[in-house]
Amino acid sequence: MDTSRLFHTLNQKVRLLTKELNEVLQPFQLFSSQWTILYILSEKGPMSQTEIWKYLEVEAPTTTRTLVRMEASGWIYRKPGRDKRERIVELTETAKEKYPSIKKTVENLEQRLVYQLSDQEQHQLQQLLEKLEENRKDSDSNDNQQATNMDEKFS
Amino acid sequence: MDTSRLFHTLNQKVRLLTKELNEVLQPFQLFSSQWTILYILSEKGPMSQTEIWKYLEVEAPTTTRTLVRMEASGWIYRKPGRDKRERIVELTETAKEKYPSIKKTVENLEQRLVYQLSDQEQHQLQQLLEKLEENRKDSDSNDNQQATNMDEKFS
DNA sequence: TATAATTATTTACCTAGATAAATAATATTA
DNA sequence: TAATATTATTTATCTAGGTAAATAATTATA
Repeated sequence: MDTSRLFHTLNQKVRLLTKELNEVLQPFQLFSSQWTILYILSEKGPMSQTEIWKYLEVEAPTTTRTLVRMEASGWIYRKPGRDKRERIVELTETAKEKYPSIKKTVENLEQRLVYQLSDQEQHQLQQLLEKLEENRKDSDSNDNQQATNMDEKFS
Repeated sequence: MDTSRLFHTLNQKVRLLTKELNEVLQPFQLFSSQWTILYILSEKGPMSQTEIWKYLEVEAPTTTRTLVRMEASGWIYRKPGRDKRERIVELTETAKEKYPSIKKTVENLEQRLVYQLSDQEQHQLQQLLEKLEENRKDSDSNDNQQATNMDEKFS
């Protein structure tokens, strides 16, 4: 199996998908990563910043910056949390109003992108992707030969 | 099928893979996108800049910048092409010397990442990924229903 | 052949990922 | 309680993707 081709394809696809997502979001003055945050806040309600970046599996500074932009453009606001450290992120009223139509647009795009995949194939793809890289942070890098069988670590 | 979850997973996986790639490349003072260029120049020989970005399916300015960095750090040099416009990119001697050991390192990483996938599953994943979004640039965006079957375009 | 269009590359400037380190607040512990 | 560690967020600074527009060279065309 040509593994490097597989990773090449993975990268290319994600780049193209992000590009198209940005295109359909442009009329709403939104960018892909901002959409992601809009989405989870809509689905899950207000969250602290830490909850957001942990959920999205990105780093904290990345999230901070995106939130600053979204606050400046009126999508979210940040109110004090339980601590003086914590900040809770909540959607503005206009964000909540705009959400349904944006969601429809994104769903349309996603349907177009998976157009050629049957429902079963989509499930397959999901599962195969989830099987990638689940052996995390063990013998800290460097020794490239992972001789140990780590099957028992995978759920 | 939860399509948004599928795209979420796709994005997360690619981010994690890139992160790990950067980690194993760090000892060589290389970054992921630089590795990609090093790889194709090693496999395919000298290429013009346009050939590079078309092959990688990224935009020209992205490639320009990465090449500038790689030239500064001694991985490549750029010599005149057939035109006074064109520039041909070629690996330096030190790059060629270092390549085999870097390649081994990356291959080890890739094997670790696909560890849980059988050969057949890797093929499946490759094919499913390729089925994503192959309906390109037709009736210029907006009308989301792509009725035409375009199977014959895929090799 | 002068003008217009195209091609190859670059520059300027966005968003978005990362790491390292700073700050401020809170929690732990000696 | 004072000192230390942890937590939440931010700031600074990288790489890497994108678009729009500039530049210079070449090709096509009126």
